[in-house]
Amino acid sequence: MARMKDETKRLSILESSKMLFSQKGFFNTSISDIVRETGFPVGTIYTYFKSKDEIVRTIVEEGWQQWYEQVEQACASEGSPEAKIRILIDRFIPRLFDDLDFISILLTEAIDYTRIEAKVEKLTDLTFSLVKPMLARSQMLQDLSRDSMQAALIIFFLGILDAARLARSSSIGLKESHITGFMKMIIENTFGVSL
Amino acid sequence: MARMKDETKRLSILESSKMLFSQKGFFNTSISDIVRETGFPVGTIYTYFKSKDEIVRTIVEEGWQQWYEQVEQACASEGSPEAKIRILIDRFIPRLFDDLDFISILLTEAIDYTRIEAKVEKLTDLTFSLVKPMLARSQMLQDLSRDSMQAALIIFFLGILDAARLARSSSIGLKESHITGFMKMIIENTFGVSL
Amino acid sequence: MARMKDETKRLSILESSKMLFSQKGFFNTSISDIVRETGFPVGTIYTYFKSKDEIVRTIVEEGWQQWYEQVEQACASEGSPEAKIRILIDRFIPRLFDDLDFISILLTEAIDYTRIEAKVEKLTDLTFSLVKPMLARSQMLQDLSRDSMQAALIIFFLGILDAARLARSSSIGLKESHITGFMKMIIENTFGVSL
Amino acid sequence: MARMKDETKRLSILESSKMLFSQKGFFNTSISDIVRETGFPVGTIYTYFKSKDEIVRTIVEEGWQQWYEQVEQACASEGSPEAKIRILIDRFIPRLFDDLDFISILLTEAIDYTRIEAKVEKLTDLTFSLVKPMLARSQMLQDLSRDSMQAALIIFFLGILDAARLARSSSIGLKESHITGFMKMIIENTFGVSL
DNA sequence: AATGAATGAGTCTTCATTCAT
DNA sequence: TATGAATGAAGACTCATTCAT
Repeated sequence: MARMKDETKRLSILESSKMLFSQKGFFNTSISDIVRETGFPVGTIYTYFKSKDEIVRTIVEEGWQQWYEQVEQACASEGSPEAKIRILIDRFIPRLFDDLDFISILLTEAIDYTRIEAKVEKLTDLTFSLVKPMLARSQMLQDLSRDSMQAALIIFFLGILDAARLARSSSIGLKESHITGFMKMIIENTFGVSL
Repeated sequence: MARMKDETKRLSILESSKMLFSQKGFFNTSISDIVRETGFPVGTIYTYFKSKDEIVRTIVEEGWQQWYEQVEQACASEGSPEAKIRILIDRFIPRLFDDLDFISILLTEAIDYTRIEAKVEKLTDLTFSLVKPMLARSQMLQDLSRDSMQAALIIFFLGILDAARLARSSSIGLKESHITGFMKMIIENTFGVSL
Repeated sequence: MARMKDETKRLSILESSKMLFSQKGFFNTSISDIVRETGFPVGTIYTYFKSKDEIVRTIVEEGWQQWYEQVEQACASEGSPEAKIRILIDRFIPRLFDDLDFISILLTEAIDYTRIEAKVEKLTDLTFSLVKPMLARSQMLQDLSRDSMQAALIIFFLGILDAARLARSSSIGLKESHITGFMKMIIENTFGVSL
Repeated sequence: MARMKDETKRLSILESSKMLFSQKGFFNTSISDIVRETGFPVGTIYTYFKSKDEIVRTIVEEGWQQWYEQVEQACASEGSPEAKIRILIDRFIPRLFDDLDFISILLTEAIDYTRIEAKVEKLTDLTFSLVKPMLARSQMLQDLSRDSMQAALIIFFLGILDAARLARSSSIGLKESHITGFMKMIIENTFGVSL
């Protein structure tokens, strides 16, 4: 047998690329930057990925999948809607902050490779099913449509991602706790619940 | 006379570039694309702008300035905070939708040239001054800090921009009215006002 | 006004490329070989030709056109069919030998870019119209079809080209005069004429 | 047993390569194309052939040898020169058409690996010895030199190969029968024989 | 001022061959 | 012996910017 493909190498390429794409941008990162960063020869990059595009696409898809699957599991578990929402806010929003590289790539240059619509649709469905039981209690929101719900979700979700990105890259004194705090407040206020 | 002609050309370059950057992305648009689109010779592009970067920067700065100045004026005018907020939502958010090209550029590839932090800071100050009188009425929000306010603003502002971008580019059935409607609801709910 | 495209440069690129393609083959000639040979920078090659392919295609088309137009003129002039055929053999076959680079390219690697069928069709028409009056005299050939004529022509024409190529490149003692002499003999013999 | 299997693989590589070289050209066929086509791993290709070049060379040499040996045998057998020539035309020219892949490779890209001169020399000797007795009868051809004979042979032989190649690849309505028919006619006419 | 040819560093990617397993 | 990952020089081509005219 010849050598087998080495998952460690594959991940190393992915990790270095993610960092570079996020810091310098997809288009300002050259394959030779990745070569320099990983220490692998060019050819090796291309035995693991067909193209530069495929690298971003993989970063986005695998990053998303990891996050989303966990969210899904958490929502499938026992517990009141309130409890689940609390988990979402306290556990999964912070987790996004841990992978800002991923977010940067998701939102900016690679947006063409990102199929973000599909992701948003799935997230809408998940969230809507979660929020539905809570709507009954709120007279005002009783007939919140899926469309409005989606508008809300997109604004919050993408807003949070962008905010997280800004918080990192800029001198703005924006902290993670401000963001989760604000989200909690909005939800408590809107649904009349206490998280 | 010569002055007029110059300004026309300058705007023409800006307009074509904005369209191209927004549709194909900054890095996928070459100067020769701009040449083709405008019909001007390369040299001419460079007599009006020092570099490709300067073109984006100009698009962003001028686009922002136009929008922001009007917002500022509206807020400086007479009227209750509620009235002003209503104007913001009903007049200036929709205006953002009219210039999605500008937004796309602002948010994605050109983000390096965008100095978005400065813009957000100014917007925070403006909004905070606007909202302050309303906070007094809300027991819950009484001690909302500027930082939290900024977190909120960033999330909403960038979230709306991203949502607008998505609404345009994708098959998601997201409409302008969903977005403004949602914003109104949130604010009414949060501040206990009726817009 | 800026500089104008320089026909001298264009021809220089064409000439160098023809020599290189012919000697080393199309695929074994790199753009940087052409750069080295011409002394022009890469960029310059590409301001005159869109691609490497376009260079071969141009060599073949322009080379063919030059030769064919002259053949056509000669055949359009006054004179008996025999005289015209003599001219063809004595003047235009030798001329092919003068541009063996062109022939090598035509026949070998670039054959995909060559549209040789179209060329052969035109040549068949021309030759057939020329030979027709002579057919009447030959009982045997009286009903030579255009198809057979074309078979003959292709065999001779391509055969001669290949022979010329071999004559140059190899140690075979094959001389131009052998080829034209043989052609004359065949024709005299076949049509019962004296050239 | 092991030997059998080996030879099968070797021939399989040769067959696939011939097809690919002929269809896409030598330079446009990569070793990994051959890998894909044969289903063998790269390493295996290289245990049977030292290099890509050696594959073409082998295709050409073995293809030639097969054809030539049979020609030689046929010519060595009893019978009048006319009978032998008839056999050549009716049996061996058609056989060339059966292996157009081989011809394509022989004539075009692989010409560097082809040592075609040596082949032509041998063929000239064979043909000359065959034709010699027929020359005596023809006053005109009596002093046909070997050189002229070779010119003729090259023109016809390569011309036929090229014609065969064209007949296959193009929309030209050129048929095998046109080619053999034409050859017969030329020979009958030139040598005053009836085939 | 207007023009557009000139430039060359830099881009992504390929691929024949080797050699560790 | 069989395998296929590893390699890196070399490939074609791009493009922002300059500057001669």
